[in-house]
Amino acid sequence: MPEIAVTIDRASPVPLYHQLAEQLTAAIDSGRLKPGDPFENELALADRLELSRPTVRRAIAELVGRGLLVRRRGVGTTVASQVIHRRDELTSLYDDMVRKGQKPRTTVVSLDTDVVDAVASEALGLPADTPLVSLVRLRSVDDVPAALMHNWLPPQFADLTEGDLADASLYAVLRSRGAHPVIAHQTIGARRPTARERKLLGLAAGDPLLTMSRRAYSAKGEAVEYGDHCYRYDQYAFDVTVHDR
Amino acid sequence: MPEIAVTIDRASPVPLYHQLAEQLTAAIDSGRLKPGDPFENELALADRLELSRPTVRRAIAELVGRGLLVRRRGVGTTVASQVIHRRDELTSLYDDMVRKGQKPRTTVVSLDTDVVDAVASEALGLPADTPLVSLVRLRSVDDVPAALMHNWLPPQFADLTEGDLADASLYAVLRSRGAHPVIAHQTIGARRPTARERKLLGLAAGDPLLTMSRRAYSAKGEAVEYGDHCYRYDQYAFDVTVHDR
DNA sequence: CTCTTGCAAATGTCCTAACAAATGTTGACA
DNA sequence: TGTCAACATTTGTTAGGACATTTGCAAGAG
Repeated sequence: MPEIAVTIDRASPVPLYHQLAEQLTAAIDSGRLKPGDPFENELALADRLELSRPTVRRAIAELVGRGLLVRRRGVGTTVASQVIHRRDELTSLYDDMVRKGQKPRTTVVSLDTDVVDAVASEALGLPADTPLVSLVRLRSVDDVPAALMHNWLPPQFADLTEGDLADASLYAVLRSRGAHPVIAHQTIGARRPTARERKLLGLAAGDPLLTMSRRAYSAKGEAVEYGDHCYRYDQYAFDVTVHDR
Repeated sequence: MPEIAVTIDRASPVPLYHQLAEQLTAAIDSGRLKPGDPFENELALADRLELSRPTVRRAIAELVGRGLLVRRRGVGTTVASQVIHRRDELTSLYDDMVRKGQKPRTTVVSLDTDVVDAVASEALGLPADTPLVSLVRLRSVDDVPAALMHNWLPPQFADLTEGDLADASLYAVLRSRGAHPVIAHQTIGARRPTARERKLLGLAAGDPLLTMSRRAYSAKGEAVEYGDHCYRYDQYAFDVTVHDR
């Protein structure tokens, strides 16, 4: 049983259990702890690091929740197998491209306030005649158009300018103004493009469109954003990891 | 602030925190606690039920994790809005249709053993020349073709017959034979259909295709299934709920 | 040699206790 | 009247202990 080197900084504002969890995660991700390895038991770990058992347990629970560790009563804790090492998450080809170093460019096609849209209002849980902010952006990668994104925001964002959206992502802007989307419901589908979409995205005749509509909510349950996005089928795909209880 | 009636049975083998969590969940689901309602604070709840604060906290944490409650330091805990009441999950229009009482019909188009497919083998983590089971099914709803599903299974399922697949779902069959998929990685995209797909799904010229490929793994990390599915864009869509941490 | 019992080790549950940090409110003071 | 500091409230973190439950293994009984 390998002893993982862990340094705890009690002066840090980061909770001890989280510091521990982070370093244990790193130990597994880096391969210092391999799948199947027995994990140092709670008591020994608490003793060695001079932490209380609840604190150690909480850190371990965090990793168990993410599927990195498996606990069995009476037996011990072991490092889980590799493929399970991902939590439910949804990423897109776009995220992957950014990670790979390609730099997407986003241009604002239109930004209007006081737009009335019954569907969007309904999605945002607002009266149908609420004046909304309508934002249309085009995203390109290496000068190839990849996505056409139409977003609707509640009226408190009526003072947004194109400049605000030049550099930052929409979510970063929303967050900086106190709107924190914490949950989103997305629907992914496909359809034929409209003539306008075909033109903006540079699609050939018969090319399909990948679509995603999203409703994002704050922790308080207030709708923060409604979006209707179209993607070039050859530029985008969605990756989803699903757990089965 | 409504006092929720809770009865705790200390003689039960069910942990106290779980008993409490269950009853609080029921209170919310049944509507006795409505979204936005302030939630009895931890200390009061612990006092009233004669439980320790950690126990109460653990129960509340369970509901917070499921998105039923929202905690804010210095403010209190409130019942989350209705829309948040769902955990990360991925459903499809198909599931919705079943739930609404429509009954889809699945027919086996082909079932072959000893099929060699490099892509599928790679996805299953097997040598490229492994003889796989290739299964193609067509799913219809009200006699309208909706999905064409191509699945590859590892060789231990070579004795599967069409009869096995007549009534049960593929996952039910896999499970009954000891293969328990617990995690799956899915990729959702769109593309133009091939001539064969167009014919089988009854697509018009220019109709797009919604696609989903899936790799499913057992708890031990062994690949259980690889699937390549095509859906009619007007019959299917994927709903995904994403949390942001 | 096999089965059972008992023990040790590990995680699971539950408690008391204290202090820290964030938030909204209230009241004093300019 | 307006502003800011102190305070009460509530959740967040950490500690330390006691006992329960499960599991694997080894020693002893048959």
